[in-house]
Amino acid sequence: MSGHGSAVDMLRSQGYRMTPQRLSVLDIVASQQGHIGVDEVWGLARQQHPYVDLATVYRTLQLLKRAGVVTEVLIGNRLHFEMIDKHNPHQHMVCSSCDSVFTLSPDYLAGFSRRLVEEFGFVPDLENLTIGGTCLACLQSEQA
Amino acid sequence: MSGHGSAVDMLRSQGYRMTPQRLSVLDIVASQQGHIGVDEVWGLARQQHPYVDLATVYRTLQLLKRAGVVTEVLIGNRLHFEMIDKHNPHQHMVCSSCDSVFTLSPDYLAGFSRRLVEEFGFVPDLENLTIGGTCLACLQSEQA
DNA sequence: ATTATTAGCGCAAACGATTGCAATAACTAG
DNA sequence: CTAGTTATTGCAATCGTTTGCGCTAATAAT
Repeated sequence: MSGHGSAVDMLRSQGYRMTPQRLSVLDIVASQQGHIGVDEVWGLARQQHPYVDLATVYRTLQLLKRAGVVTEVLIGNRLHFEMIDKHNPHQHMVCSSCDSVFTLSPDYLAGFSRRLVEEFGFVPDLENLTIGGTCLACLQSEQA
Repeated sequence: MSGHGSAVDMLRSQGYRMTPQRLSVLDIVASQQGHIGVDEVWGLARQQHPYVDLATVYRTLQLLKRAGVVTEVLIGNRLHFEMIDKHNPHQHMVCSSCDSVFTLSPDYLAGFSRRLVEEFGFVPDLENLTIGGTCLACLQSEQA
C-alpha cells in the first residue's frame, strides 16, 4: 500500500465496490511517481492476478478519474494516468514532436481559471488540462 | 469558392498536389461558419464525388491542420475542424457534460503563452488548444 | 501531347479505447 | 452465516481514427 487508503475509503463510501482488480489498478498507479500508460498498468496488473481484462483496466482508470483520484494525460495517441496529489498540483505540457512531458505550476493558470468562472460561469478542468506545443529541444533541432 | 484561394496556392507552392478530393474537403470546411465534424465533411464530400474514402477525408484534414489552414477541436469523442481566420483568432472551451462549444478571445491566454515561451522555451499550440470543463447551464442543472 | 516521376488514392486491416451483455462476485440485510 | 441484489467482470463486438499497400492520377520535363 502506498498511502492511498483514503481514496479506497472515499470510493467505497460513494458506493463503489472495491474489487481486487480495482485495488490492483489503484495500487499500481499510486506506486508510480509520475504518469503511467494504460499498457503498463495492464501489464503490472496481470502479474498480480491470473487474468485482468484490458477493458476493466480502462473502466477502472476512468472511474478513478471521475472520482478525482487520478488525472489523465494524453501523450502521443496514448492515455496516461497519474495520482492526484493535493500537495503538489500541476498541469502538463506535452511536446507534440517528441512526446516529452513537462509539469507546470498551477500558478500559471490560476488567474485565467478565475476569469473563466467569473466571466463565463465556465469551470475549467485544469486537473486534466494538457497544453500541447513544441519544446525547446525540438524547436532548436527543427531549425536545421 | 469561399475566399480560400490563397490557401490553395499556399499548399500548392509547398509541393502538395491539389486533388479534387482535397479541394472538396477544403471547400466544405471553408464554407462552414464554425467547426464541422468529420462525418459531416465526408457526407458533403460524397455528394460532390462518386466516391471519396473516409481515410482520405481524415488524411486531408490532418494535412490542412499541419499546414496551419484549419484547427482541430475534440468535441466528445469526435474530431471537428474549423478554418483558421487570422482576423478572428480564438480558443475553444468545450463542456464535457453537454458538448457545448464556446469561443474565447486569445487575449485570455496571451500572457500565459508568453510566459511559457520565455520561461521554458515551450511554444504552446494555442490554435489547437481546447479547454475542457463544465459550462454554466450544466453546473446549474447539476446541483439538483 | 507524351512520358516519367511520385504523391495521393481507395481499400482493408489495424490502432487505442469504449460498450453491450450474460455470468460472476461484492456488498447488504436478515 | 446465508441468501438476495446488483455492480462489476471477462469477453467480444464496435467505436472513431490511423496506417500499409498496390494502383491511379497530378504534376514536371520533354
